[in-house]
Amino acid sequence: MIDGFAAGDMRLPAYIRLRDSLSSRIARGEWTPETPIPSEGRLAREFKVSVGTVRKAVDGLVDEGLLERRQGSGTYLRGPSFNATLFRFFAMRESDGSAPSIPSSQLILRSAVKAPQAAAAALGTDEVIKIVRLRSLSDQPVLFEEIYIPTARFEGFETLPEPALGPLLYPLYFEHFGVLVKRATDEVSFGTANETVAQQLRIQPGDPLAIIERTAFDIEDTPIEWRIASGSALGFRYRSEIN
Amino acid sequence: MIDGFAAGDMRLPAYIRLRDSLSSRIARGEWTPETPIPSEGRLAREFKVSVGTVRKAVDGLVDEGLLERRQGSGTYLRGPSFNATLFRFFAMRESDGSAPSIPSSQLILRSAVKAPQAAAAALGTDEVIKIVRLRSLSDQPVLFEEIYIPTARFEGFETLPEPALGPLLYPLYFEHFGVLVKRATDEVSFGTANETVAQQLRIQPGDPLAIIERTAFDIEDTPIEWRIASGSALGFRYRSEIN
DNA sequence: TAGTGGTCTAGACCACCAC
DNA sequence: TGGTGGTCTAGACCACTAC
Repeated sequence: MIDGFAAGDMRLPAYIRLRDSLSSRIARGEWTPETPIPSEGRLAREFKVSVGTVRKAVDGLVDEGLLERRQGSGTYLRGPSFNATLFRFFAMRESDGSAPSIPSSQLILRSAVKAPQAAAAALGTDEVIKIVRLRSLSDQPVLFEEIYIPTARFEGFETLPEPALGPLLYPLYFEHFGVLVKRATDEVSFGTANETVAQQLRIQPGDPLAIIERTAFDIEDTPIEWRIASGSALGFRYRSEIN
Repeated sequence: MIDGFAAGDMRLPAYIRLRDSLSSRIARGEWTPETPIPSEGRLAREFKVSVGTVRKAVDGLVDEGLLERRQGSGTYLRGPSFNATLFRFFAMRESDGSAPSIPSSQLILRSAVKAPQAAAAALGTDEVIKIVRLRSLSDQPVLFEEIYIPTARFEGFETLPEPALGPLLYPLYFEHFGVLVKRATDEVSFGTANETVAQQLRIQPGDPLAIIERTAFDIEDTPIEWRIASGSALGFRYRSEIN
């Protein structure tokens, strides 16, 4: 009855069905990070399972980073959380500790286009919106980014007022389009600057470049963004944890 | 009584104390990956807690990747598990699909030395054993590695018979020294080849290099290895998951 | 068939938070 | 003070493995 719980494959354990059921309610945007989801006791009664089973279901979503427990208060949706800014991979040229290094973002282009091959392959469609921007640190250009998002999921993105496009896109995706980035994969490689990139980054064509290609996925593991970012290979440093 | 369980901070929940207690028994090398740890029922009786509490403690260690449950059989220690070879980030030159590309490892040096600054900083000591090796794919040198491990934790490493040093070091650390690598951090950067590296990799001095610096940690989060690996930046591709 | 982990229940009491 | 999540219990039955 309740939202796919009884509709799911009944051979699956109850806590799995409940977890998936909650997960799709989240994906559908039923809750916001401000209001708690129903309490464990309420869910237990609603789904006719014990509280322990609800806990196990919720535990799974907490582990995935989708939900957040607050003792005494409730369980809440976690907004776009992971620190995804590509910025931190490029050392600030001015590491003398003097300048506060204010990061900024300059929008160069935003329009509906046919996706290039790599973006189309990652996103599974070639109807995309392309965003090009230049990111700087205290007026020094550091990172040149091309971003592709599927038009179908971001209807009306091109006509968003420009000031709304801050440097952080993931919160914007969430608030305006209900798209929650849950995970991403990065691929770091090496290349050389072409005319365009060199001009933007104020380096010479042929200079060494660090390239990061990222595919971002939403809650349901659908790819929702592909981007390619380039910066000078000098001073580049990419950190990664392996478990 | 039992191994720090009752000795731990009694304000902590039982399942935390039990988890830490099991964790230190693992660190002490009490169990091997072949024999199961005591069953949940046995642990419950031994520690005078309910089975549910034991499950929660064990769950924590399973999540950390230390233990592995096998239904119907028991719960076992997981050996060094993560796919740690830096190899996979460098494209095989012969990607024509013909040659099976047999990886090999050539030991160049192994001796006790004073650690260079970066290694000493990561390991917290400068008494280390240095291992230098060249890794190849079908006789093409691909990766030049310098590895530093603290002498204190690897007593007698220098005198290990050379055939024992296979291409995979982490299983060796575990079997000969009881050191289990649980996690690691990688830092990717780009540079240019010096004379030595260029000669080993059969490239030109000044050619672009991809550099990976890795610090590996054991169960108790003590750094136990620092390594720096270099390969040609051409064809280099570092993949990483972000959650 | 005996023993193991996997699921699930129906409670209890506690710590914490908001009102 | 009432409701929330956090811990813990003492069982039950099931699925699976090893012998």
